[in-house]
Amino acid sequence: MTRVLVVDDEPQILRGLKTNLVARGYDVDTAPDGEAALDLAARHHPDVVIVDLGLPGIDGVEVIRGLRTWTAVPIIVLSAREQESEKVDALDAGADDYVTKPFGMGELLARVRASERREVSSDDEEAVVRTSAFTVDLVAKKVVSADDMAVRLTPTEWHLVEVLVRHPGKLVSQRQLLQEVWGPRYEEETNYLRVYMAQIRRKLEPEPSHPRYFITEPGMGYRFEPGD
Amino acid sequence: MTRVLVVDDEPQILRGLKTNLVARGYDVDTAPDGEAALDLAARHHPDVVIVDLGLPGIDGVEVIRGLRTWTAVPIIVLSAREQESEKVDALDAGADDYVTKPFGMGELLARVRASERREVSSDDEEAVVRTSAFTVDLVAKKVVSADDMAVRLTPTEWHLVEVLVRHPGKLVSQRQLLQEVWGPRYEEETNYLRVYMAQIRRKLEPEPSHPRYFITEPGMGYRFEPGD
DNA sequence: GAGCGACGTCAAGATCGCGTCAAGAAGCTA
DNA sequence: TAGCTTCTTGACGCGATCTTGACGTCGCTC
Repeated sequence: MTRVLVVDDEPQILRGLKTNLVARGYDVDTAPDGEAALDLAARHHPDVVIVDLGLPGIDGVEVIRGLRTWTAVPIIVLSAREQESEKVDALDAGADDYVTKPFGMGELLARVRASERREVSSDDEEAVVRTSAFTVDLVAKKVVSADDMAVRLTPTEWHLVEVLVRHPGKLVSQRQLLQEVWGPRYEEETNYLRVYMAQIRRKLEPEPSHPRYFITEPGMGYRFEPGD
Repeated sequence: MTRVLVVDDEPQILRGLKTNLVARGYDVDTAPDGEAALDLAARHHPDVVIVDLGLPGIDGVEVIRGLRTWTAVPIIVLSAREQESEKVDALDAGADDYVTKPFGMGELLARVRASERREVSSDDEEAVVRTSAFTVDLVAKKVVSADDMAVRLTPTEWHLVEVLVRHPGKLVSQRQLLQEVWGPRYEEETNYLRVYMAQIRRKLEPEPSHPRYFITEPGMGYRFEPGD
């Protein structure tokens, strides 16, 4: 059974989420603050963590950092409008996705399911990611289009694709992408991302002007959507 | 049963790994520091060793060196982001693989399985690779052209061909090629690769100026494409 | 509806990496 | 030691790639 840890300081939300998740067959832990969350996570090893950013005591971003020192468990962030800027920090700290309050339960559940899928897929050793338009082989460092033609990517293009594809469904922040591909001193050069994402889309997307696999999340970053 | 030795100074991680590995049917030893690790390894002869780089006392790289003086057991390294440079040292010391923290349990388990497989399958060798233009016999260390003429390769040329052909379809980085053929101190001498790849192509490619089997991936490395 | 921020697009110049050639050094064999 | 092969090293030109700045578009806010 999938175990979910929910961290929020508002009892109503905590209760509401727990009810809904249990109804869908999830095993649910709840924690009202960061300390309890880290403790529960260490003892129970949840499969997904949902954490609110505005917590008393240790704040949500710190919770994420704490978890990321030892686990890659999927983390979904809940954030209120006022915490816009913190969302990026949360992603940089290692969160996988975010949902803005007020949110629909359907949306949240969809994100949870997406996280679960991601977790299992990290298990397949072939390291081949398939979509209906192209196939990425992370070991051979090769991309093949649907009609079996090899696609040539430049080193920088490949590096960017690699980072995104290694975290399917996960929202990767601009800062993280820039840091991983160009290095720490290029964190402000969001221009690069725009230029290269355009090139990647031209080479891989069926309709480059209406991306289906390499999605922009304005103000936050980019996301690779594996589709089916 | 496969016996795994896990070395890490963080009790949480140690506990987490042990739980997961035992659940998959592994026999698990744990050690909180390098001394205990070397001692346990000597007494229990594990089939796989997982070792964290940041250890109190004897550090992870030293543990690897210590093990490698008497055993070829597969060693998987755990390293935190900050220890990037140490990863290279660890590999040079004789580690087989590494995983960066934070890691997913699925990924680690995959690596463990991969180590086991490598261990058993390393002796059965196919050893003959055929293309429509030439045949490479890895055991006899000979290359024969399509018209049954033996092709003379110099020792260095052969070594390069061997490394590429052992990883059919895979991109082999310039650094890896230089390291395997010329040694660790030559990792910057990309000149050598250009000169020798040209010679190899002159001897093996039907059209040396339009390579079909030994493909350049600019900025990244070279790839042997077996074709059909 | 005007202003603003963020993104996509384009093009041009600078830079990088590759293939090629050749010459000298080093190593091997007779 | 002579004669050969192999390896190392540097230089050059060309094409691919990266960087950079400018501009148009879209969506949001006031």
